[in-house]
Amino acid sequence: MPTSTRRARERARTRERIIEAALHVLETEGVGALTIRRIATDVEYSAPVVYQHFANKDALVLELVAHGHRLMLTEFHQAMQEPDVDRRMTRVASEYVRFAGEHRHLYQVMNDPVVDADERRRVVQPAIDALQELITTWSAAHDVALADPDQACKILWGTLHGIASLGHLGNVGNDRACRLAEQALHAILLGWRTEATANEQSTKGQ
Amino acid sequence: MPTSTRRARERARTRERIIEAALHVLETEGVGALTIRRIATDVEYSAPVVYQHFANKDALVLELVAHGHRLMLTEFHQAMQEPDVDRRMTRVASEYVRFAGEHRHLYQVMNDPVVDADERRRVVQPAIDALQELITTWSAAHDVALADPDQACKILWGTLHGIASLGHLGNVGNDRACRLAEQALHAILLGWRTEATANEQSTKGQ
DNA sequence: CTGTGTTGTTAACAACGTTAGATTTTCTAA
DNA sequence: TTAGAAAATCTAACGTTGTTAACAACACAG
Repeated sequence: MPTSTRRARERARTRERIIEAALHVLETEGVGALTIRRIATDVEYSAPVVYQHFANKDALVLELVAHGHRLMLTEFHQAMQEPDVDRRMTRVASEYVRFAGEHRHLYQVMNDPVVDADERRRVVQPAIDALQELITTWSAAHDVALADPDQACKILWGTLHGIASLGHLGNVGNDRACRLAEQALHAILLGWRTEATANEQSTKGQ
Repeated sequence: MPTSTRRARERARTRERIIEAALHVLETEGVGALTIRRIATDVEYSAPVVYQHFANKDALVLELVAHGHRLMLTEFHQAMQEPDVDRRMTRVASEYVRFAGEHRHLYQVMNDPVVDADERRRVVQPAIDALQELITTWSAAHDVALADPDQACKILWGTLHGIASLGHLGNVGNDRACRLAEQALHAILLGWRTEATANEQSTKGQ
């Protein structure tokens, strides 16, 4: 039955084309233009064929979200090339905000509260893990014992998202937002370092 | 013409009732349930009367956003009672995240990118100004010369929003998010202080 | 009491997500 | 090669959304 495998391949290909079309519409015209009929006509099908590949619109959108996070993660890996730990952190922070600015609408749906919380946590996890690991090596490099590394990661992640949102909400331009992220990161890391040395001093003193 | 003033009063009252109803639906059932027809039936009118008071749904939603920010500002003023500057900052940070958790859906639409950027900036400004002033008195109290106070304000605002979103996106519980916000704030302020003292040392040294 | 606005309702429009049924196309098997 | 099964696809429709037009009911001024 070689025909069935070909059919499966074609099926998968159409599914992929739908995702690509949806992604293109989203990125170029925003979430408001992302409708089932629009996507279908873009791939030269009628609307119902979309439902042969996705249970509903939310499922398709979730795929876009997952794609977005994979994309962001590759850009992270790019920034991870930097050998110096501090510069690496700075670049990741800057890269996060730059990504949010470059893919405005994609980033928006990536952090839209309407997509299921569990599903979103699932697709974000790899990026979170990358940041977590980066923080660990940073703290090791500077002899900083973080009280709660997981908490530190959440703080950094939240901060980056918040400053990226600042750019999104139109309060500030994107390159400006990148610099803000770097500044924020710098301040937080400096704060953690001084706190650590203060603890060290006090334990040495007793 | 006393009748015309009474009519105007009644008109204003219905407008207010519409806003109240919309707010109630939003807070109790989320943004998905916020439809014109639902609001209209809740105030015992037919749908089109809403359009006698608001140009369209966006205008009504904008009113909710403005209301939300006024509400948040009053909670800020509550927290501002605290005499100690550092504790005041901590309380404001915690209060911000607490508000976001207590009024999930309202906060969500308050920071929804679909509402017009200019309009949103307008309604957020008072709260931003309050934070700006708080930062100024803090920096004065600690002899910390912020390089760019406006930038510092944006960083703090963004950080708070980001960590509040963390709670929103289901990554973390709300009370946990409050503590995260306090930790983040603490780290940033500590970072700024040590940076300032470092600058002071270097200028003294030369 | 009679006309004149204001206020409200009903009915409808286009667009949305989504489903059912019919139809065409594609493959299998005799 | 062709009859029947299966898969793929389309058209048509449903219910809901925001929004508008046309009309009815009411309050008020002369």
